[in-house]
Amino acid sequence: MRPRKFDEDHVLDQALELFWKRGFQATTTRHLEAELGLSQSSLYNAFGSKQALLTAALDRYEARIDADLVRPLAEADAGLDAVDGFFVALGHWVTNGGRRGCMVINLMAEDGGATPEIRVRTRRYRRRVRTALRCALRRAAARGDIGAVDVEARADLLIGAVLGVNIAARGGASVAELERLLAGTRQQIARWRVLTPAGS
Amino acid sequence: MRPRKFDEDHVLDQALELFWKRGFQATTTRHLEAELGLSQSSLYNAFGSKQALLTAALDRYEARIDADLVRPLAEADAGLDAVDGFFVALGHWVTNGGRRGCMVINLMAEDGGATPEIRVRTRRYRRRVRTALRCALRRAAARGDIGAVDVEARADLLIGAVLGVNIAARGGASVAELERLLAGTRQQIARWRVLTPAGS
DNA sequence: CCCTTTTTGGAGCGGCCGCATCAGAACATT
DNA sequence: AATGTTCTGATGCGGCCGCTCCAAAAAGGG
Repeated sequence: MRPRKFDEDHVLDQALELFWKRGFQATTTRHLEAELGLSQSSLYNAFGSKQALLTAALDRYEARIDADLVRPLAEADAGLDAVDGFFVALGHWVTNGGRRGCMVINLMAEDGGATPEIRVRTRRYRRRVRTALRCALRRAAARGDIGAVDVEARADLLIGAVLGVNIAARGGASVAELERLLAGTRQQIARWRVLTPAGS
Repeated sequence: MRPRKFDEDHVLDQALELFWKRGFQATTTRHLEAELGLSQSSLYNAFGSKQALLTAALDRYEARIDADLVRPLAEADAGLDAVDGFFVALGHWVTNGGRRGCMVINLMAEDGGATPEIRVRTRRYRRRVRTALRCALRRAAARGDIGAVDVEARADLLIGAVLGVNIAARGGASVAELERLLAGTRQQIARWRVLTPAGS
């Protein structure tokens, strides 16, 4: 009968921000209290536990990632340019706002496969990204942008590169180092491109 | 005047094993006490702090890594085969004993760049591996195994792949997934090889 | 064998953690 | 305005953390 004084979605975004910056474990309920301007009882009343808060925040985060990074790869005309564009966009995600990498991948590293829910979620996430990349590579091959061989292996190479650049960001690598990692990947993508005879 | 009842090096290896499996933060001094069979006072008397214990253990670990993975790349005849061999050896490191990845990279992810000493150490580590890979690639190019272009970019691609496969291992990826990641990288390495005319 | 020096185990320190409890404030309803 | 319900803030709980302290044991050197 009494409405909440706060907006749940906004609080979730703020909580995610903290988890993202500090890491999940290192973020205490007191930190959340201070940053979100809510007492712990309000938090626990609304979300139940620190874990549940993370889960709810991650759902929103993944939706954002999906819209920004994965969906463009799944569009009907997404080919090699989309794959390259993915790594450009990933560069933005990884370097903006204090270089904290991708939250899901940070979490995978932090948790170390200890929490089943996290393990399942991160595996699903990797799979989704990999599938999207492979899908775009297949289209690129069908269209003749790249050779039709090694599409699977190339998708595996790329998902590894995604994990690598993220963890470098998380580990405090400089922007220059992150850009080198991304450039290395994009250079390889460019070299996959089949050179069509000039003027054809 | 009274000798230690334990062997320091052995204790360091055991401590590293625990830090590796559980993560540094998640390993408590009580865990160490139980696993190493030493009281906390002995540990603190011998090493000073949990951080210092980690540092000492890491020094030994890095020496092992260096001998097993990095040194072969630095040998005079190390070319593209050595680079490929590096990823084979990395596969062993990453999948053996419960798939816990590489300790230094796990630590980089766990710490998130928060501790200066860790940040410096992990950066130095990445740099060392990258330099060794680039060095071997240069030799491979000079020898004509691969094209002479993009050596830098290729080294960056590979160091990203190293980080990626490690963090996947740390995050609880299956052996099959880890092997796919490694195979994707090795496939790309193989494709760099310049095909010499048959029988030449 | 005694004395000195170092190591050892056990108990305990202050501090922080996630979370629960509960009286009272705040609001929609009547 | 009275009512009834939900939300809020303060306080505190048991538990674990890294680390310290100290008496007693262990092993040199003389």
